[in-house]
Amino acid sequence: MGRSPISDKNGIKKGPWTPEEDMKLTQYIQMHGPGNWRSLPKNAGLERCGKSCRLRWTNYLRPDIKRGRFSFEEEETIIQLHSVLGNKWSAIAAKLPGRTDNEIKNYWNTHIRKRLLGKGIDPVTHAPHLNLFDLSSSLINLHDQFNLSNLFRLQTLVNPEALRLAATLLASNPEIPRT
DNA sequence: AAAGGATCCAACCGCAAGAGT
DNA sequence: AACTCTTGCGGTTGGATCCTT
Repeated sequence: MGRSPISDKNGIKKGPWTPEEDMKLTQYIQMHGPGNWRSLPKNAGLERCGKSCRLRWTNYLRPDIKRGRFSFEEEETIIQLHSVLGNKWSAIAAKLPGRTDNEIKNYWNTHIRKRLLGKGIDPVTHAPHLNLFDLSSSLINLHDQFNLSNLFRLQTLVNPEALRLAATLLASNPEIPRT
């Protein structure tokens, strides 16, 4: 999985880490601590950039990392925190011991996001996602006097965000003239 | 069994913020 | 104040694996 090994013109290796590289990095950090990432690869005998070493350590090699599937509780925590913090993955990761921001971000994009969409919840705003039918029902309920010709005119708007905005405006401003 | 589309996730990239000079 | 260097973050990519037809 991942990318095929590449070396750039400076001899810096890219792509998947080998077990030997993992071992070198782990042993070096165990002896000296993470310290200066820029000088670490050279000192540890790795042909990697410091950025790559830091990423590998923080997302994969750190001993406190909890691997494996997310529990239901963790998933609920992520959803709750995301509703407050948005895409602040590092802040969310800080509340989930043993989980990395990258892991949470991946899990969000591949599992949770789809689950929320399936439930009709907007994964960005965490608000129920209204479709055209829901919108028409809502508008009719909110405004008894709203007539069908106006409703059909609104439905020609394709952008669901625009439709939701319209519904919000109508709900909060009963004085808006409806011709 | 084979093809190809979908899914998953490790790793990369670009940018911004903070530290040091 | 201005510049450079380093680190950290969020978004995106690439390719292995899984799934469906």
